[in-house]
Amino acid sequence: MARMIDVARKAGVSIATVSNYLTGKKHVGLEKQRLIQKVIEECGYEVNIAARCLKSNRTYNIGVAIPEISSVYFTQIFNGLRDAADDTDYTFSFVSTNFDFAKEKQAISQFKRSRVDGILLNSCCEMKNKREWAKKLVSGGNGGKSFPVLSLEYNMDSNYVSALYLDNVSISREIAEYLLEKGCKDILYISAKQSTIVGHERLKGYKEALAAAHIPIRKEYIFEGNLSSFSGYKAVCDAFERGIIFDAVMAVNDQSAIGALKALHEKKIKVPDEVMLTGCDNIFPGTLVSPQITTVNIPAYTLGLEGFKLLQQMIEEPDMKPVQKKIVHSFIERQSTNKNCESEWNLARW
Amino acid sequence: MARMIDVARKAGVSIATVSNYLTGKKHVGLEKQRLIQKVIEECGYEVNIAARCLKSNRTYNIGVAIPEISSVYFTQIFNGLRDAADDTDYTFSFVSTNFDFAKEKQAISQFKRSRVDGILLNSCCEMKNKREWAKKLVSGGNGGKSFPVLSLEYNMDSNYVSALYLDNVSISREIAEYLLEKGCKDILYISAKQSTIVGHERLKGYKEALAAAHIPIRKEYIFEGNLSSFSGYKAVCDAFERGIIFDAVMAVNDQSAIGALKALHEKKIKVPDEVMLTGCDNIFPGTLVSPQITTVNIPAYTLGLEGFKLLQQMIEEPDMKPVQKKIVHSFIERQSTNKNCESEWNLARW
DNA sequence: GTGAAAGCGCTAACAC
DNA sequence: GTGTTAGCGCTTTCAC
Repeated sequence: MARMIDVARKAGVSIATVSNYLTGKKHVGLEKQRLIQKVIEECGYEVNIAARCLKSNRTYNIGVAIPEISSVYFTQIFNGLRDAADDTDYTFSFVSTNFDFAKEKQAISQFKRSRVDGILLNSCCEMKNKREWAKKLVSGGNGGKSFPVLSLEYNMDSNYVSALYLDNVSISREIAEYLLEKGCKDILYISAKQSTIVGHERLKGYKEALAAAHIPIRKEYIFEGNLSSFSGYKAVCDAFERGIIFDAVMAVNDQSAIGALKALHEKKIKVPDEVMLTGCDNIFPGTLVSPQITTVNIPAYTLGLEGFKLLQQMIEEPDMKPVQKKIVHSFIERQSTNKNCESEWNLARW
Repeated sequence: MARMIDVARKAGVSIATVSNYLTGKKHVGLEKQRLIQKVIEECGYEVNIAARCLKSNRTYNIGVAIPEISSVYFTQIFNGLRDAADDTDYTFSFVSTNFDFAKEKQAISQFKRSRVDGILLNSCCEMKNKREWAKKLVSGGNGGKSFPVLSLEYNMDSNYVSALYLDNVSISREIAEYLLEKGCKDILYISAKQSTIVGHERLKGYKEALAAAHIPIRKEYIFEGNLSSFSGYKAVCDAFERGIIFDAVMAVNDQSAIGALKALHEKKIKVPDEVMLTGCDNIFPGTLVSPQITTVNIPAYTLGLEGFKLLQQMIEEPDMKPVQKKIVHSFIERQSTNKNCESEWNLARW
């Protein structure tokens, strides 16, 4: 592949002039500009980013590590990122950690090896390692400063890592309170892994709501799943096998809720008449099933959009202190808890 | 960030020894191995990929350009890629072209600038530019050889670009034939943009089936959409407004079919009793709606899995001639064309 | 406005 | 097994 020096020679100028033309850091005479551009197109020259990075310490590449790239939820984050970065030179590298902390560590180290300018991370690290991991994450920035890392969805450690976070405890509490108000007494809770941040926080909200209503928290009503639809399915089947009586299923996310719905269908349980069902995240498939699933909207698009903007700022102002910004959620009532809700399909973004 | 020479000095060895240890290309004494590893961990050293690439001309990074990263279809390709690359050192850079050829060109040029080792591409270039684009795609490989590019889903130009392709014409023809056998006479066809490869090929199959059955091809029964669910919705609404009578809707993909179904629901049309409906791709949401949508399974996971393997081979054997390999599809009958089909949700991979 | 040249951090060829 | 060193393709002083 043609090098800059080849272009320079063909155009009869110096390599510095070609570089100045390409980066736009110094002005180059108009005639030479035209000449250089012509030669570049002729020989299909593309600047070598590796060489550029070696000298300038910038890649304009951002690393994004998310548990499940293939989730519908990520889709929205992705769209936010894309829209935010549309007019910039930034590109993204995506890695799916698959809820595996070892993979997450690998991904971060890969990002640092590739010298990405910053990292967006939805960490799957365990509660107890949060602080230590946060400290490591920001090590190795340019000039001994902290490496720009932005945590999406929850706070890791406000001393080290900036975050765009959700109030997960409130999200869960509000859903549980809603179900209690609806008259439910025995709420089966389908949790994420409780050692993870999101699993811990959301379960906490459920417990808080029950406690406030003076309802005992019964271990057998809490099923630890893994956020997949299949784990939601298993949770309900399992409850039936154990002979547990429940009048509501509260799933940590819509995906589990959809799985739970399948199991309820198979058992010929009427939703919401006999059992109410709630999810969380407001992903599109939650409106495809019937009844449509009551949920909480997580502004994932905003998470992507604001996430990029904030990270970009962090990259460009290396002395910035870590910031924490809350993202607001909103409750969406649908047919799985209220028969009278109208059917709604939002096809707009799909 | 620490450099290799810092590690070398701290460990009291030469920089070459550290490099040899890291790349594993030469054997290093056991004691020194341990010592080097210790120092590396102490100072959080990560090899600089940019510097390595500059010297070795390899990044172990593969560029993937797909029209919609956020599609459910891509999810499966992604999983195939990830599984295939799991034991290798390769990483991926994903770009969504959004069915915009200008963005595709940008993405390819970005990949080449970043010196990816190879490219996986689901091109959205127009039929008429196929050949010219194919030629450009493979330019600029190492040592004047052709750049490793593998086209996913269709053939571009067998002289230049390798491909893992679907027999799109047959896919469409088989669906149309099935509907005709079912007794449908007036099939509304929801097409992709006809100037694109997939739009062209799939429409061709529909036309072939009608021609073989001596049914005239009526322009007003062909709606040009853009593969989105909303365009499927509009197609059906539009047909109603124009007063077109139809007994089947054949959508180019499941997403459009889901949109079409929404419109049919709103018009109180019974599916399949009054109108039959088919999609294509076998994406998960097609089983979430009711009735579940008859479709053709596109082995997208295989596309990813085999795609990576083939591309890796192309990268490692630069003298390989372009290869074309067909990927087989299969018909899946569901409730949207046959009332007697049982409901099936496959939650396994979600 | 333009050019010459140092050097970013690594790999690989070569010497020992 | 280990060390020395040239040089990958660019950016960026510094002269002119």
